[in-house]
Amino acid sequence: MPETNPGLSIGQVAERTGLSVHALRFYEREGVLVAPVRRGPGGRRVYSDRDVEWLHLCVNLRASGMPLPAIRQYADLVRRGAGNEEHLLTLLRQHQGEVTAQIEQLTESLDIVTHKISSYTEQLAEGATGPIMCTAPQSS
Amino acid sequence: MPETNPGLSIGQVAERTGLSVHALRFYEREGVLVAPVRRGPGGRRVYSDRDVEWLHLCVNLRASGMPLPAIRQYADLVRRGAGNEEHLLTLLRQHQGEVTAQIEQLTESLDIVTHKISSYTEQLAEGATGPIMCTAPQSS
DNA sequence: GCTTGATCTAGAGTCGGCTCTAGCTCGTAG
DNA sequence: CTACGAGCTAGAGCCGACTCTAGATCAAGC
Repeated sequence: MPETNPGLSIGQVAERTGLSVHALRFYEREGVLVAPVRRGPGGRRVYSDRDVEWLHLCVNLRASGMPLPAIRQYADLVRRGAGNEEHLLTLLRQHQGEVTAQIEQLTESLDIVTHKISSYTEQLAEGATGPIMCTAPQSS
Repeated sequence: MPETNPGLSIGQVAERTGLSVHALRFYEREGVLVAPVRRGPGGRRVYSDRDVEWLHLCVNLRASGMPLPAIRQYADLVRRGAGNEEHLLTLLRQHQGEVTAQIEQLTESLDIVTHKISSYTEQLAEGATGPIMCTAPQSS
């Protein structure tokens, strides 16, 4: 493959990652990036494809609830290079577990909501007789 | 069924809902409860079973990402009584959609993490030859 | 030459959701 | 009678993750 990109500006990266330019600078300050972004003339950031790829990963991790400090930790390990694979795997497996748990929790909540919806729907169908409730119309 | 409970103190409710007493008072101030909690002698809160049931629902909604203002809105509708079933259903269906979307997003993220885990694991198994990466060892 | 728009830095502000503090009142146990 | 623990209110504080502001720089187009 040829050189895919000569480097992207912060604005372009914002577009393709969905992060704001503010967030991009913020992430860099926070050490979420594996390395500080290369600078072009005038001190402007020039993102490599690799940076963008990493940012996409970060977006995914954030979307699945990984806090920034954990992502920074991950980045630290990658930055330090070989010899940390075990640790990296540990982090990833932990997150995997957390995401799985989240999905379970959400599935459970979804169930409850779905039940509530069908009981309301039934009530409406049966003609609007009887009080609305289903849960707690008023305290005592 | 007989009167199951003569009313619970805030501490007891905290125990059974998993919310802190602070959070319970906070929720009440925020109008998340359908009605302000009954007060016993000395102005202390006395929670009915219904209150507790409602709080359990709130905990579930929060756990599935519903913001407090939305829960308050829901509570408002319940409080206002009959004639708002449609609106209530709209709220619930919307949340249902959001939770479903969340689950999809998480499932996707889980996939990515799982892939990353297997590729790291493979690398480790193949003997520690080659660089760690997988994504972005360093910028440019 | 001048304006426009994107970028830069440092640092302040915002928002949601609690959490904690201070200072007071109860009810019960010793 | 006093000490404790639980509760009360009003309001301040905190944390995470951004978001925004001010004031400066720079490249490109008119």
